[in-house]
Amino acid sequence: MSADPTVRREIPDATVARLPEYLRTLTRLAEEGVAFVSSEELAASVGVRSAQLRKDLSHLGSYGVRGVGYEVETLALEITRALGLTENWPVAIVGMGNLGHALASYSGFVTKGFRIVALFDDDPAHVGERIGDVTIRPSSEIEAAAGELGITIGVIATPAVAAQSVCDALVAAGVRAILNFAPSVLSVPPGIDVRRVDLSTELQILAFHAQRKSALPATPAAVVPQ
Amino acid sequence: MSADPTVRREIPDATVARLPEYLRTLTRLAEEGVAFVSSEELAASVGVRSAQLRKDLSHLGSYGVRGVGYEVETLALEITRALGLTENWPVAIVGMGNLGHALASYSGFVTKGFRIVALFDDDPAHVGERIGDVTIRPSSEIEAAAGELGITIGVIATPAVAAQSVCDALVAAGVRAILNFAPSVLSVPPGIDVRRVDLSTELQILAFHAQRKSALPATPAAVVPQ
DNA sequence: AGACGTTTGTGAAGGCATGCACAAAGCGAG
DNA sequence: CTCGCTTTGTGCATGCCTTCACAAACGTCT
Repeated sequence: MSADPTVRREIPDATVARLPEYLRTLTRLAEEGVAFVSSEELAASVGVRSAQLRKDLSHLGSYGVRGVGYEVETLALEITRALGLTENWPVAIVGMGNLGHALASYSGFVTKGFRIVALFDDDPAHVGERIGDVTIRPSSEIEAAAGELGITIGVIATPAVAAQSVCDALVAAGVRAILNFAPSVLSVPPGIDVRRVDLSTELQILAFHAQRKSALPATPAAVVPQ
Repeated sequence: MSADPTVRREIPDATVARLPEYLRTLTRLAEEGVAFVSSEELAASVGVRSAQLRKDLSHLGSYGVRGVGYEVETLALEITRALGLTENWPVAIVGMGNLGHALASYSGFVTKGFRIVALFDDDPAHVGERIGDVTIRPSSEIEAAAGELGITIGVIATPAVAAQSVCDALVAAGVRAILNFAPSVLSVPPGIDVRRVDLSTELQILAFHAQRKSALPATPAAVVPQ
């Protein structure tokens, strides 16, 4: 439709949230040697409706072939491009407790598109330790080091009380996007993007549904088909 | 409105996802000795609009006092009840790599309402190890042990390839709700609730927004107010 | 070349969530 | 008791997301 393929129309947030899922599945298919995939097949693998998948992909452009499907490699490349994963984003992790260590060495975390270039912690027991080829530094160096390394994405894995000051330091260093694992709401200046992942929140949502089901054992109609 | 206060009307998913946030903030306020809070104040602390907060809370019943606000303790108790956290849900974690260890010892994970009663891993190097007062067992014992302990919530922190078989074992043991940290889509029988938390997905969503911003540096109108 | 079956891309409809605006309800002052 | 101020609870409108349904496009087979 659009004459300029680099034109980036507004991609809905809901779609953006699903693109990584599509990308992961496409990558797996590529490794398995699959060359083409239909929206029906891909949607089934990911667990969404095929109509939704097609609408999502239509926001990126027209990369499918009617009557055939999508070329796996091409589509994966286009999603990679749409998500901005052609660049290699430098990431910093602050807070090297159990979770921070897990994140730093989590293989899935270091996917294509990211590389961990700095680790910070205030505990003297951790400072100086090396994980991979990165040495843990004290938090006081965040502003200088993160700025120097050009870090745009920061991960906060500290206790809740430290989260806000760490956040402020990251922002001061020029970080524009923050992934927050601490159970606290961060206040940031406009233009800074924060996503929060909270483990106990997820558990509590599950508990709600579990309780809901066990509280209604005498409603056979409540059993969802499919 | 309703004569029976135990009647549980349909609570929208979007509301359920925010309730843990409200509960956390209320708990903090209670510790600080705050007795009453208005929807405006509470909403500001959590980062939502006050109208949304009031609408969310209205699904639980009418626990506010007009002209005054909400009693912190009462509201916290009601949200606790709505989420089903008055019971103490037994939780099992499967996969004791870096992430599993972090989860098992993560203080925020063992919030009120949950207790970790079983840990599983197939790596002989981990089996037998004790974390807190729970000993790591081999995955082959999932079905027997989880059934015996009455576990309803399972956490999967294994590599992607093992996730589906672990999931099957958990379901066979009677687990009804699963929190999946593995980067794979689980297929489960109807009635089983699965939530997926994916670290690289979150990073990729952040990357999209970061790239979007740096790609449009010449649009001052794009800066969002507030 | 033409007809047929398949699959995409998308307009339109329906459903859900958010935000607005106000009436109802409580408290305190006088 | 009454008046006025404050804050809740909620009908209504708006916008976003999902789902449906179908025309357009492509490959293939005769």
